[in-house]
Amino acid sequence: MSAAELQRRTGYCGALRAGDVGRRVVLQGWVHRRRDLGALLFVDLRDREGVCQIVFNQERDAGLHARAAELRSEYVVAVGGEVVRRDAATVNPALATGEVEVVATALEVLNTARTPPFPLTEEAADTVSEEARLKYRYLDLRHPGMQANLRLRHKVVNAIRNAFDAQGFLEVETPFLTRSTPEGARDYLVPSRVYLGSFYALPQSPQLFKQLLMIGGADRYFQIVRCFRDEDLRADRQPEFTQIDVEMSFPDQDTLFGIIEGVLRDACAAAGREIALPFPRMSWDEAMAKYGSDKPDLRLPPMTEVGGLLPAAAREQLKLAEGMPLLLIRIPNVGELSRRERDELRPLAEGRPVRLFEDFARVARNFPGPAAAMRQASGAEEGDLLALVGAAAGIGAVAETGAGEAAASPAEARAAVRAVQTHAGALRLALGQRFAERHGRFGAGALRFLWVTEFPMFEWDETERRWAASHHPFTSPREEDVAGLERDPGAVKARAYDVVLNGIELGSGSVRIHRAEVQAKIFELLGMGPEEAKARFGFFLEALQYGTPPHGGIALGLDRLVMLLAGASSIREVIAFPKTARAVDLMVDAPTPVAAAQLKELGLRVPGM
RNA sequence: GGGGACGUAGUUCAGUUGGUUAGAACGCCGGCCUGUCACGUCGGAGGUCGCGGGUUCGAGCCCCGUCGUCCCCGCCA
Repeated sequence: MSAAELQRRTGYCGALRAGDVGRRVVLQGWVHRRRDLGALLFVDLRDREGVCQIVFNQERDAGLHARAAELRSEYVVAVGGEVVRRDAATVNPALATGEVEVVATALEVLNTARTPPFPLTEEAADTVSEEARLKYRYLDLRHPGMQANLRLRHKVVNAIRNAFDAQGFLEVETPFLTRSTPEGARDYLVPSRVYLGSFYALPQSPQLFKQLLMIGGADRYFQIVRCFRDEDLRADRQPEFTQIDVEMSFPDQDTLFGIIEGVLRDACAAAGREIALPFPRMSWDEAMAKYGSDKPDLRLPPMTEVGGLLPAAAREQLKLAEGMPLLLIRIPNVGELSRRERDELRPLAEGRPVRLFEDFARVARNFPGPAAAMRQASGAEEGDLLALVGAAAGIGAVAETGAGEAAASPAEARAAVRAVQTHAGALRLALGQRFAERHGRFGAGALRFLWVTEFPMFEWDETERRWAASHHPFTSPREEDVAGLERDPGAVKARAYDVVLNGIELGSGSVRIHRAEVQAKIFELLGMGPEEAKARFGFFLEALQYGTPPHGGIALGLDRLVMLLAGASSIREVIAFPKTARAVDLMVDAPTPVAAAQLKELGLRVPGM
């Protein structure tokens, strides 16, 4: 075989099958492993599609065999040879290419390689420190697991684009160098060289642009777009992340939900997962009451409100607050808890304003009648773990009020109830995680989608002493709540919704305000006077006055979606070049200081430089 | 900003009450080996115990500081 022929590969080595027997092939790839039996030498050659065994036989070609003996891990080689069927005894069923092997007749080393700092095997992702993996990300990406994640992400994105296209959505790009709108997360800023002292901001999301596209008549828009938020990170949060950004004019919530469900169905199908439509829906109030969370994980059963089943005397004896939720947590198939396991659960409630009765059997001994009613109300079955959570006495709607004093305000009462629900929900999840192997519901498999609707319009910001938009300030209140905006802002519900998957917030959206006067009113409620609103969002308020159609949309977290479909526990596993929890890129070493001249040109001075 | 876990060979880890020369497996290098596929086998090299300071006759181990990675709370409209 000539050197020229070795330059042109005939296909992927990972794609060879029994049907290729007899073909003369040229393969190019990495030396995955080498098994040197002396006069007989096997090389597993790897490329994107997999590995294939190459045989070098000293008897057939001593010179070739001698050169093959020089090969080392991760050398890049071109191999010419013939695909032959393996003897029945030497077939490797663990390998997709295991029925065949390539008898080499030509070999060229295209590149040598230093010994990798860690093994490039699937297990490396679980065993090697993430620090090493991130520093040598280009090597980490070579192993089959990461290759599969990259491919999965591509297929999902492709399916999403096709699904939106089929529904008449146009993908439109929006600016990265834009304007800081100091509401929400911290911005990443980009200094302007031309206008010293002025800055662009990288978008936290293309929110206003997509609304302006609706005003611009685009009608249906989507974009798979990078967003930037300078906030502290988590396993599911990166400083730059990718949103599936969507907006449509003349929206009807059911229509939008249907479109998004269809897109998600196609995205899951691209990952080989079938999901049932439509997704269940639940109001925010119901989610909080039954799951103690605005992102319920439906893989575990809801909690049951059992306060009405407990007589006042028992409530007092258990040191539980009056008029507050009493929630029964049920975790299926956990079985009997050992004394030690119960002891380990007790600290979970420490530091929370709630009382956790992790030993339901004891409650049942003291209050058999009510306990039986609770079991029944929760639908408990044999082997289910039951735990009771209530507000500790002194907490709640009428807490700490002396005789004759008025009860707490409706807002304070709501906040107290919510606090108990939230803590109970956190305990529910903690118990679920603690016994995950036993109930098995957190294992791979289930994809439980859910719409959560009717979010509160505002949240009280205690530090700023003002109302804050719980979604964003362009979200429309429900029509029937507009009248009550000023009287009790905390009771106003928004036309906002989240789509939740397995307890993770996958996306968030709303029907927007499309009338300037309503928008102005909301800004006012948020403590933003007309001048300030004009200074920050003047361009947008002006745009609203030029015939803005009703519009609404949603933004879905692509990284989180792919993470869940990949069965990964961090979005870093599905991002080619992610950053650490301290927002550092260990591979390129960013961020870095810059030269004084560069700073000067931008009119910046850094303390200590 | 707060809390927690971790940091020892290239990798993953062990390292006893503070005590002689810091170990193992894998990987790496060399020898042998014609059916291996996590090849086998024999031999070998490889260490700033994250970094700085302190206590001590003596520190991988104790104390203080610092850096880094991960997880959680706050934060993330």
